[in-house]
Amino acid sequence: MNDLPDETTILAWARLVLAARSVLGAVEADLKAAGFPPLGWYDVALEVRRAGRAMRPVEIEEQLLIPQSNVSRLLDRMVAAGYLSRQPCADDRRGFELNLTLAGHDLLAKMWPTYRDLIQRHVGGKLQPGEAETLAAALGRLLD
Amino acid sequence: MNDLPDETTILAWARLVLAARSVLGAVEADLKAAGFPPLGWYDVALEVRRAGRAMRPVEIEEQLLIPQSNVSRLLDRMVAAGYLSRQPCADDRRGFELNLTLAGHDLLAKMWPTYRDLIQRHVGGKLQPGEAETLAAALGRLLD
DNA sequence: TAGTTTTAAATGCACATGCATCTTTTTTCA
DNA sequence: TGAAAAAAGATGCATGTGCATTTAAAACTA
Repeated sequence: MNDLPDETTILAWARLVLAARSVLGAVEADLKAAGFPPLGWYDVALEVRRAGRAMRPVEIEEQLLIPQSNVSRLLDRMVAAGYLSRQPCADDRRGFELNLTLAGHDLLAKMWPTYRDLIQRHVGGKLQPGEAETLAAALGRLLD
Repeated sequence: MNDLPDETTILAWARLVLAARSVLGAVEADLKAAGFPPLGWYDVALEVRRAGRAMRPVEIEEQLLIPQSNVSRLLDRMVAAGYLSRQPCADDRRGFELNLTLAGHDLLAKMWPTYRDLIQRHVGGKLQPGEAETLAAALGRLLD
């Protein structure tokens, strides 16, 4: 239970940090240049749409691994911008229910074509055939 | 030049963002709990030690993919903490030369055993045999 | 060489984040 | 039930970040 990482593991870790920073930086910059809000907004909106029902802030927290206080204020901004509605939760008076507004659905629809191209440019296009598969598998393990 | 990412690529991208956030968050939290400075400090110190010579701030920028103004202030903090020295550059009067102090070398030495264990716990220990290799390879492509 | 352009680095300012704490409500369990 | 513990969310405060601008020096270029 206290063994040491081998050189390859250390390399993978170093590259994980750098690659995420690099690609995320590029995607965020390109999204902003195209006039869109930060990626985090898309992530939240997508999460809510995928759920297909009202979501609680605490669920956003867990799904996106964002600290609670950051979620709270990110939701503030998105509600203020009109992409989300936040209403008191019926069966739990501590909480709130989040729903996508029409503008929120629209944001997803408008951003996706650009975002999709950016994923291809900064990720897909750089990988060899089959590498996306092994990359996704390995990253999946890190999330368990 | 405008093809679309396949589902696997999109999954790899999503997991890249989440896995980096997850592992980085865990490592940073554990380092802090052990009384150490943020990982960025280690990265800078390691970069300078690896160079084996005085480094310029702009080199740190390029190697670590950190925005210029952030580098400037990160160096401020590390100099203030006594881990780095920053002195005017002889042959380029716009710039500065960075060197590790004794305390800086010491920081690397003191942090490494803990950091190394964290890499094993949060990365190495979660991967299947051989997976670190393919992970490092795929991430390397994203950095080109 | 003089004038323009590019580069290195710092900084002011607005905004985002991390952390601890607080309030309210729900859950647990004795 | 009733008290203690845990959970949801907001918020104050200090700190970090992003962005644009500024200063100074170096590199081009005509």
